[in-house]
Amino acid sequence: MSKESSSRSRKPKRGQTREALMEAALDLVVKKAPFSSLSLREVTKRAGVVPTAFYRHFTDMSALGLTLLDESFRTLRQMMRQVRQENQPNENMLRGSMETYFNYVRENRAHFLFVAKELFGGTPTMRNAIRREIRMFTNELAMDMARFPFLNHLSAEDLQMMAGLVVNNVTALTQEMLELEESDTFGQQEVLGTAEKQLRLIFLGVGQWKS
Amino acid sequence: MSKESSSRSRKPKRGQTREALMEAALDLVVKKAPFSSLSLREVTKRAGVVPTAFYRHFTDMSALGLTLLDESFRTLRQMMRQVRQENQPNENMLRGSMETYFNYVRENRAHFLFVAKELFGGTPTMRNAIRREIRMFTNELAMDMARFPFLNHLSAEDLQMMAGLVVNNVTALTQEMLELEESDTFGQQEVLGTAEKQLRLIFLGVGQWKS
DNA sequence: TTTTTTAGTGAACAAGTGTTGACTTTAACT
DNA sequence: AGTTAAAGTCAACACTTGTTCACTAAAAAA
Repeated sequence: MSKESSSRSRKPKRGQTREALMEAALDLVVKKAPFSSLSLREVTKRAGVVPTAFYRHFTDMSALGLTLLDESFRTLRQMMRQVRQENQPNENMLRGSMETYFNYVRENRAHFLFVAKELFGGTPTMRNAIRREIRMFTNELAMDMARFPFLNHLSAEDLQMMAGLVVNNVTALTQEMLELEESDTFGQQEVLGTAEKQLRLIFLGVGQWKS
Repeated sequence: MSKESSSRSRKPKRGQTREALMEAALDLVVKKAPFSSLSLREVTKRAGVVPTAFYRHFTDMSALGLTLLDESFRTLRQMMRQVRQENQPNENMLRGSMETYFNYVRENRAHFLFVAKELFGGTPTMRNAIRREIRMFTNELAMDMARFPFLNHLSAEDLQMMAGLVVNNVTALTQEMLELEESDTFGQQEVLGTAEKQLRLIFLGVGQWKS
């Protein structure tokens, strides 16, 4: 009973400093600069920790970055799995998928902003990791499409190219979404609307495609 | 005859330091970091000039950035005009347009890299300037499409949405292109090929579109 | 030719950067 | 309870950063 009080100059914070550092970095990315231009001291200051404490948890700023990237994509992957399970191929599949996806984007704004800014501004290592992840999504989408009865006559390359078209657009729309204010629900609805229309248009073209 | 020699500690460089600074910044963007994380001293060093000389030409690093942005888009705009003049609406219009466009991208790699990296990593001012420019392209494309006989039954919003689809994709493909090595002509051809196919697919969908 | 404007230099500043090393406190293990 | 390992602090380092000021060379204007 003598432990939980009387902490003055040294705070208890058990294993939570690591998380504090990650959250601080994410915060700074949201309201300031891309991760690549954050300084170690800046991050530790916001986390409420002395600069040298950083080294107890990460060797490097770039190590923090990769951890953040991992975190971002792990939750994103699990959401995508969910989207694919919940949406059987029917009429409002497109609308439903886009809705859950963009809801997820709104709820994880910080992570998406982080990824978007590093996609081009980051170090080569970072960029490659992100591109690899995106390529993976494209492949999975191509495989999903191959299972559709009215698409199984298409070649693997064509499917890949079509999946790429979809992913490129969703990526662009995500970025557009991220530029909007969090409170701008009207704009967000508008982006969602365009997203649905554009995907519908794409699949209209896919139906007409002759190899 | 006594002027052009005998310059020792002070170099002649008439009005060319300004250009040297811009070129230096562009160089550094290509082979190092996004513009936003370049330092004034770094740029002046590469330009072969002392740091304080910078202030004779720009008030700020961000002023340099905006100048660079202006330069990038001015030449891009004139190219787009050329593409539209040279390509009358016929069979190989898509192929032709994409070829000249991507040739231009290859020849102006530095400028495109600069823009791509600032599109998300830059300051709000920078980002807005770029997005405004892209929106302008989208509008012009929509107007071009409206002139096609088989498209004049479409609503303005639908045309806008279709143009957006095209622009989003070309942007994504441009970024993909920029990630390739300058020497990787095979990869470049491949991207060009996908670009053409994807646009063809889009226009296939456009033909089927019912408002 | 003399004068004035423009475009370069160099030294110095206050502030911020990553990283080190030697300590100290807390939590965990025996 | 005593020991050990993990996670925090503090002071100091060598460096880079943006910006100032006074000064000087060259080009342009008179």
